[in-house]
Amino acid sequence: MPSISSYEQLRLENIKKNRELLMQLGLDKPIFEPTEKVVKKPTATKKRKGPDTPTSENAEPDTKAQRVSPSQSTPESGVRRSSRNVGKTVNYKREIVKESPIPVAYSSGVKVAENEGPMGREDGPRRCDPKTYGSIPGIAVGTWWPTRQGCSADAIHAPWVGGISGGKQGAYSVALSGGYDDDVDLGYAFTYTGSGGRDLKGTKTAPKNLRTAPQSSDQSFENNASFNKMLQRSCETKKPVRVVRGFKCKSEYAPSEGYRYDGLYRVERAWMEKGMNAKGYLVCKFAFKRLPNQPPLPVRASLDSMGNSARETLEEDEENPEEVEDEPKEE
DNA sequence: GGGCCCGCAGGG
DNA sequence: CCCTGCGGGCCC
Repeated sequence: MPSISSYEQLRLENIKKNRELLMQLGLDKPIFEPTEKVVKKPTATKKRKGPDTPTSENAEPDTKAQRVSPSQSTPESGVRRSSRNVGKTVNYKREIVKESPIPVAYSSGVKVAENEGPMGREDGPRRCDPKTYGSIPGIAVGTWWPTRQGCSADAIHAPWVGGISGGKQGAYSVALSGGYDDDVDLGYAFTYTGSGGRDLKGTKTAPKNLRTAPQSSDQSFENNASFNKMLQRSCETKKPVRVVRGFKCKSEYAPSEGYRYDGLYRVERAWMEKGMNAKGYLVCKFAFKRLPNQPPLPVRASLDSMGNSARETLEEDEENPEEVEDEPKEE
């Protein structure tokens, strides 16, 4: 058999290019190399900058009601879990980042102080309008939901299925669910693939009843309900975009279960490239960068079987005071 | 595990 | 109304 498939080859090429672009965009975080051995530097395990004041509200005009009442987050046995996760064994000890106030995930039946954090509702009426730019009052960065329905109920990301939600001035929110193999997630920056170019087939009796399908044509910034155009607009308007990471996202920044609100990002670039599909159809790509003055991202221990903890020198505080980055005022 | 069906929210 | 869409459950 060939030493490396063409698919894998393209994937590596795309990943390399995407990562280089992210670096050009000023990413100053350690880079996770999934395909190469992690060179462990003699890490100074000591943490500089101990007290990290958690009062960094994320550049939000209205900071009251930021607290999520913890009394609601004691579900114990009352929380329904999707059957997919039943019986799944997850070692949460490996995922906990002590420095982070954000939970990486909850576990069914396992809920300890270390991974406890804000938890959203699973359903119910909306209290806020998801069609807004920027943060949602009362929903802290790091809030976690078992399913996408909860993200929608709490107005963080409205669609139950779609990855992009937006309006005339750009996207309100996106969901990272690992649907594209060549997306690069560096935590504080990532590349994202647009939607469209899929032929939503179905069965003969129920045509178009599928929600996803393989790529069958080029994506574009114009067609496809203009989801991609929304993100292109975000790149122009620089409106903040809410980002949700899902468990399917193959990233050390993704929760192992459910979906987590990871705060506000900004679209820095929009371009097209050959995507990860057999025919080499073009896809729309976007580079996101996280806005400063937000709680640090949780990082789970490296998932590779070699046991490389690829992440030692994480916490060096970034947030250079330049660019105070208030979200552009809502017009 | 994979296939299929399903409801839903949103934008035009 | 029409269409889409990085879900989720159920059945096999």
